[in-house]
Amino acid sequence: MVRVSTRDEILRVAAERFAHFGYKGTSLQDIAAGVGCSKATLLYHFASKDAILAQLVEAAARELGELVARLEPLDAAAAQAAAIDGFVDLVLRYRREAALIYGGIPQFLQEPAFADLLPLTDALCAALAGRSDDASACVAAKVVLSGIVTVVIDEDKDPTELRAALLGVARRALIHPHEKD
Amino acid sequence: MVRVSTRDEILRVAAERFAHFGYKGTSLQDIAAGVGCSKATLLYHFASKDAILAQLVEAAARELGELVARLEPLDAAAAQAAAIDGFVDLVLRYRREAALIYGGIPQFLQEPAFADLLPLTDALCAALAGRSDDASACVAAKVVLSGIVTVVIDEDKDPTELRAALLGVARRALIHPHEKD
DNA sequence: GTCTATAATGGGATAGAC
DNA sequence: GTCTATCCCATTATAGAC
Repeated sequence: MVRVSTRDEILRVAAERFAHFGYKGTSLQDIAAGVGCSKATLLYHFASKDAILAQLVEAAARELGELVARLEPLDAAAAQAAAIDGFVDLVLRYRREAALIYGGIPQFLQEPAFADLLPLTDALCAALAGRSDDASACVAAKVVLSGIVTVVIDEDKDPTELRAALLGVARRALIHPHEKD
Repeated sequence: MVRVSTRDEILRVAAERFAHFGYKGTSLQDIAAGVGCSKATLLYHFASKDAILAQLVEAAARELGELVARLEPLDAAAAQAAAIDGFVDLVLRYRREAALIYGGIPQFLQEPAFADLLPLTDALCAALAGRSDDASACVAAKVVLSGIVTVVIDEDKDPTELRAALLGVARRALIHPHEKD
């Protein structure tokens, strides 16, 4: 893990910068400076700036799709519990990439390359809401979803402790025994 | 409210675009097109693009400061309850502006003009966490804070219903009778 | 107050040497 | 694979007419 290829370095630096400053807020200059190479080298390894973003999102998006597929056959309560666990796990493994898929950066979700992500995040949100069409449950699911994604970018706590904290807040926010007052 | 000045129109359109596409993702062209004027007109009313942003943030930031000041003399439990109510109220009145202050757009918080905002969001976060230095409580507060700010941008529900939903999820996530397992 | 025209800068991307 | 040099375009901002 110590010796990595230039290509991997580019992805690492780009993920970090994109998560912190946004896609538009990060220039190829910035990434190249972080990597220690020229802009031209970036564009030797990737066809375009968009291609770097697409590469970053790809693996995370695929796993999100797998998670959503796993939830489908479950009943509402089981799907909700599995969605919380699976989502927290996924976000912790793709901290910076997660922010690009769903992290207060709604603009990218409207671009064609990300069109297939919208149904996935919607499905995850529905599962987190316990498949309820209650407006309050949907809002809570969205708060948890976007909140967790945003928080993990900068949080550098011990992963085990962080996971426990995220699972705790998600469960408290989403699973409530009495329907509501 | 129907007939507004060009200046107010600029602020309205800019807030909308900034919230949706980010500061860097919004050009003066975009704003001018939305307003129905030229770029030069924008820069007649405001000294720069930054000045538009600063104007948008100003009122919301001032009220955030007032909220934090009101929390200070309270004990932990009362401050937490007041922070939840005050924060939800504030965010609902400054939906789009809130995203600029604290909405997955951490880059602006590092700019000089926003330096005084960091202590305020930190203080609010501490109050939401019940002034506990428990890592889990701090994480929960951050999740609720960033989650709510992100969600209200696009949510066009009935404000009363939305407020109830936000208060509900915030209280469940943050106020838990038994410390934790 | 609003416009057109025009700097001046920085962005993404390409060409070609090494 | 990596670089320097360059191109083209979008962007912010200014100048000056109306």
